[in-house]
Amino acid sequence: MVARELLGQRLVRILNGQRLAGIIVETEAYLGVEDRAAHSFGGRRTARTETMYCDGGTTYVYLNYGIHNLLNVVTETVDAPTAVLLRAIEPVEGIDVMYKHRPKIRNDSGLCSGPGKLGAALAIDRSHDRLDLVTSPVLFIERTRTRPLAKNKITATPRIGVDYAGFWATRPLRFHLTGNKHVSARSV
DNA sequence: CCTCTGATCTTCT
DNA sequence: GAAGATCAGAGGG
Repeated sequence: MVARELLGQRLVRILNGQRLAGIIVETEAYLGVEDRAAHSFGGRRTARTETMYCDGGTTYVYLNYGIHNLLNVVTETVDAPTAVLLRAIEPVEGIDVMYKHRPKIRNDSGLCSGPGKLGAALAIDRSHDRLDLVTSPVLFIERTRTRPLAKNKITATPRIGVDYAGFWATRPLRFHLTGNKHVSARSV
């Protein structure tokens, strides 16, 4: 599953010619039309969710709670609306700029440890919706490995903030690097 | 440590 | 008109 493959890879944002980058440490999978927690549940196809029906490697950015821009990666093929939400990264490049985007934060572990935080730190907004991560000059992912991670390096738990989704809220579709200090607060 | 709440606005009913 | 893939601060233990 792509949500696992993305862990440990490097997310790169180019802003004013400078690299802002971090290692992906936490993701959540949203599984298409069956998944009650996904925007595409039931085959819903609207102006917003249309992006989820794009080809794999496309970004899906939407505004959450009127405040936060959340970054997803579409993971399958055209018309298969599955995506992975990037929930946290461990900052490694351009950290000083990230702090400017998050003026109230004092330590690295609070910079990008949540989907809304990550969006703010990297200055991602809806202008970054529906970008091709393979060709985009401003947002892309660099491979840090090609082998799958060992199973004990990854912890899987239920997703966060989807209690309304019943059975789907109980499924272990949230993944993070075991023991990493930069995952979002509610971790196991 | 924990729980509660306001902020803020797009999207869909 | 209501809900929402969240965050940070306040208040209590």
